Amino acid sequence: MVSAAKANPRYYTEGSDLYLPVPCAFDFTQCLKFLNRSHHESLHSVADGHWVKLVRLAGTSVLIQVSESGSFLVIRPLNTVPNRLQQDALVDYILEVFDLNRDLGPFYDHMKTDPLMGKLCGQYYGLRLLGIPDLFEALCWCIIGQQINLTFAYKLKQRLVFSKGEKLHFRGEDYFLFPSARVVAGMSVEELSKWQYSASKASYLVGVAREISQGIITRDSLLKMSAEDARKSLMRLRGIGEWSAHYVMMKCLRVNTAYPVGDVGLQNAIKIQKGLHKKPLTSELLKMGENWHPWQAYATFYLWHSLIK
DNA sequence: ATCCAGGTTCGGG
DNA sequence: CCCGAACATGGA
Repeated sequence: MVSAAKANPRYYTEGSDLYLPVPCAFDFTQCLKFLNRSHHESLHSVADGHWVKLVRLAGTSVLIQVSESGSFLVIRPLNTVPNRLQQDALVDYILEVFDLNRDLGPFYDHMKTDPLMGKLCGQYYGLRLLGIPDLFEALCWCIIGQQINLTFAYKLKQRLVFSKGEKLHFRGEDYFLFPSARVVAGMSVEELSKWQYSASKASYLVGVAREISQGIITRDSLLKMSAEDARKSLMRLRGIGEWSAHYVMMKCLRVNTAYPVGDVGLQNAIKIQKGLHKKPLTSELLKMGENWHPWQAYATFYLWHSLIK
C-alpha cells in the first residue's frame, strides 16, 4: 500500500482504489441493508456486498463501487482514474454519506437504559445514519414522499431521474445523477403531472428548484445557522413543512437533534416495537424524543431501519 | 371496497 | 392558534 498523504493520512491508495479506515462501531452490512431497502431505487444499487453509485464531483461524474475489506472501506472508481483532488472529494463524500466522523459511543451509552432503543442499538450496532449530501435532492425526496407510500414515491423519483438526470452508460448499464435544480426549475407542472405527480407536488418541486438554482438557499448557508434558524429557513420554502424540515436536517445537515415527530413510519415503528395496538400519540412521541436528546435523529433512523422487511 | 401512505397548504371558526 | 378538507394514486 502506498500512502496517499504524507502525514496523518485519512486514506491510502492502491492503484486507483481508495482505502478508508472505518471507525469503531461501524457495520457496513447494516448500512447496505438500509441502502438496499427498495428495489425501485434509481440513484444507486447494492449487489454482492458492493454499493454502486454515480457521484458528481466538481466537473466530472465518477462511478464508484464501495465495499468493505478488513477494517477498510474500499472506494473503487470504475469509469475514470481520479486525480488527487477528486480522490479527496470522493473520500469526503463517503465520510459524509456514512457519517463516519461521528462517535457513536455516546449514543449507545445514552440508549442503554432506554427499553425501546436499547434493544435496537444491540440489533443494529454500527448502523450509520445514511445521508443525502445534496440539499436539492433531499428537499425533492421529501416533497415526493409526502403522503404517499414509499413504493410509489420511488416510482415518481425514478421517472424524474431517468428523464432529467445525467446518465452514464458503463459496461451495458445506465447510471444516473439526480437532476440539477436548474433543469427541474425549467420544467412545467404539466410535464410532472404526466408522471402522476399531483399538481401540488409538481409546483412545490419546481418552486424549490427555482430557489435552489438561484442560490437563495444553500447547504452551506444552512450549516452556518443554528438548527432552529435552519428549520425556519427550510420551512419558508413552499412545500416544506415541519416534517420535511426535520427530514432535511437529519439527512443533509446532520443535525443530531432533528426529529420528524409526525412521521408515519416513525409512529408505526414505535407501535410495532412496543406492541401497541394503536399508533402512539404526539405527546408520547415528544416525551420519547426528550429522553433521546440529543440523539433524536439517530433514534428515528434506527426505528426506520426496523421497518425494513 | 376501504384504508393507509416518510404531509402540506389553505380556508374557516 | 387549531381544525378539517383537499390533494391524487398505489398497494395491501
